[in-house]
Amino acid sequence: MKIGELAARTGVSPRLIRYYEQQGLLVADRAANGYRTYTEQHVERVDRVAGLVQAGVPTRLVKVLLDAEDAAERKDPTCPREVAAQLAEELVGVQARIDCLTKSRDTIRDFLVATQHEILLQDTPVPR
Amino acid sequence: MKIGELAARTGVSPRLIRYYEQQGLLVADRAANGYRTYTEQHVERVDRVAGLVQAGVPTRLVKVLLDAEDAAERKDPTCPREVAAQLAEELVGVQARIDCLTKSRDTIRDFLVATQHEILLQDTPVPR
DNA sequence: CTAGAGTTTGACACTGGTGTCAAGGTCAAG
DNA sequence: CTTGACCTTGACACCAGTGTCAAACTCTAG
Repeated sequence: MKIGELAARTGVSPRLIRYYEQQGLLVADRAANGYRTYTEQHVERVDRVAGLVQAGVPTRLVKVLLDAEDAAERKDPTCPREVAAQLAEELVGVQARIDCLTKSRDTIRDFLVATQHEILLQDTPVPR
Repeated sequence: MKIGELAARTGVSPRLIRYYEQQGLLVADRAANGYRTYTEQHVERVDRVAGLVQAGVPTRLVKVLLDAEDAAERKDPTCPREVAAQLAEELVGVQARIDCLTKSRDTIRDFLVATQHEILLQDTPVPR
């Protein structure tokens, strides 16, 4: 599939897809035209990247995270201690974000319930 | 307490504290000097704000979220339907971030375990 | 063959969150 | 009273993530 379709399916603009690639977060191969071509896998990847970026993870780290995921997938337990340490460190940052967001989520949810607007909640995955 | 101390206790630079105030995320009253003065409550508040911003929530929304929290705290169930709708919408964004971050967290954790670096995990709250 | 839609690269611009610096006020210690 | 640490505001600057636009190319449909 070409970049337009990928963009449509992920909701991420072509511009950004190219940007992510430029940052080394994505690898696309090229058709004879020079057009980038993508597979199904790329859809997931782009979603993932965009999600992380949206969640405040700088692209530089997104790369580290996803590289780790890839390595895990490939059953490639090659991991120099130094990289592991970096990951561990990033992990605490990620956890902190999760905690903070979770707290907000819960408060919002409680608040909506308290103000009798639970109806608006049907799309979020039930309190725990 | 003055801004310096607040900064020291939250790890957020004075510059940013002022910035947050300017964005309406914080309210500080002033001593006769003109110096901003803060209470214990502000420490928590600043932590919260910084956490959310770090987690990719734009200040404009942080305001909405925290205002809701405040309202909830004050047992002030005054909530025009429109605001509630906005909150509900923001809620799905927050949840999306949480999901994405959680997935990353888990993968990193699994990866570290798989590569025999569990030792580095002692500071994260145990895999569920 | 032509038109129109989609692609490529590259440039410019904007926004939001931050850092840093400058010029001047406040205050406590010596 | 002077000095040094801390505060005030305001400006300038930077980076990352995005949008948008332009010029040129490719392809498909008519």
